[in-house]
Amino acid sequence: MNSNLTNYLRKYITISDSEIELFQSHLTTKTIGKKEYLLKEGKTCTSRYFITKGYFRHFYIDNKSNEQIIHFGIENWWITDYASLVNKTPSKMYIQALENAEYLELSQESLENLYLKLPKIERFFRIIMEKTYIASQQRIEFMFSLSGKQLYEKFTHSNPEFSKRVPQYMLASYLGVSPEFISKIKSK
Amino acid sequence: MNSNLTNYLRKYITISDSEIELFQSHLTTKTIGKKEYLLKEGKTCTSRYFITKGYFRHFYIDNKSNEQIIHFGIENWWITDYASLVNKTPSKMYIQALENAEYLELSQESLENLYLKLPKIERFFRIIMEKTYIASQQRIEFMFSLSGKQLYEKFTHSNPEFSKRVPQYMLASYLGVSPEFISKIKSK
DNA sequence: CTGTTTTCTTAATCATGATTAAGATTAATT
DNA sequence: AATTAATCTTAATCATGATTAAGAAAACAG
Repeated sequence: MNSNLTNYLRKYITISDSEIELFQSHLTTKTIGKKEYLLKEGKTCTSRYFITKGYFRHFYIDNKSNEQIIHFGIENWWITDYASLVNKTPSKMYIQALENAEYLELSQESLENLYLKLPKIERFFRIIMEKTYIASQQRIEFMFSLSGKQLYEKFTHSNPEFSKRVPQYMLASYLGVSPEFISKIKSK
Repeated sequence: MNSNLTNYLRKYITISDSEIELFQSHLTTKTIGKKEYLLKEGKTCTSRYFITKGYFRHFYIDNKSNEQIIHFGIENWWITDYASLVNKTPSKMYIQALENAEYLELSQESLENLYLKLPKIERFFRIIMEKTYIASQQRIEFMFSLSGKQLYEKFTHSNPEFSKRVPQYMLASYLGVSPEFISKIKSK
């Protein structure tokens, strides 16, 4: 029984050990090598992934052929392409491991069965979606209100360790600024 | 029984007439005048609002004292400040009617009771949150990939009637460009 | 430890769109 | 209809940060 996942579930819902085991039985533990992909453009995403080790980037290729990072996936977070997963349509996204990583896979098919057997899991994901949406809204607010420099400083101050672990040009992509501009900020 | 709401519920879940009536009994029909507020900064948001007539803007005052619009609320959509509602913290947001409007109010307290009586409502809001999050992500993608001009054109082509109904300077705020820039685009 | 790939830096030039400051139109109120 | 308030336009100037083009430094692989 994965204790990180247990703690994570119990942060949001009341759930017994045996119910956690039922949940756990719908998950598959997997590993993936650095630079390998969980998802590539054109493939329909059919699972959610709970990251237990390592980190990922979630990006798409924009109209100028840049890799635009829209999220980083880190330990004890879910990562998936909701647009493809929910609408069952081919993804425009890539999800790539940036280190050798471990994760738990929860297929949408399993989850739909689980919702019927254990309705409190529906509550759990309702709450997770609310939190995820709130974070997304806050990101939009930051994008509107902060300059590139302020975005960079906010991110590095809020995530000091992660900022050291990720290449600067990927941080630039996530923040929507050029890598050269990050260099300029740092040298100032 | 509000038929728009009925159709909206049945788009996402299977629900009987009597269950819809139970849901309906947790809602209060209200009206509000043009320029009046559903929510103001500093107040904790305690309800979700389903708009049945008119439209709203959802904005905050940014660090430069601009009113930054983050959403418009239109007929047959929910509007609320999830950050304040979910975390039960004072809001930084304003929600204001832009026309005389009608809406159904669902208090968070009622909803929590309803989740227990009718668990499929939890499913309904889980699905609504997924859809809402996907829209939010897509907005972030557009903000990254499109120029101000492209954002304006995409919005006006996707929402031709609404674009005529809303003042241009509010559209500018929502798109994150200056009102003068919209004038420039149109005159070109 | 040596060559190769990946990442980061510096600096010059350029573009998008903000800001400022009027003035013009349109809409709402008396 | 007259007045006031709200909204939109135009044009000049300015700033942020992109782009381009090297080269430098780290990290990685053989």
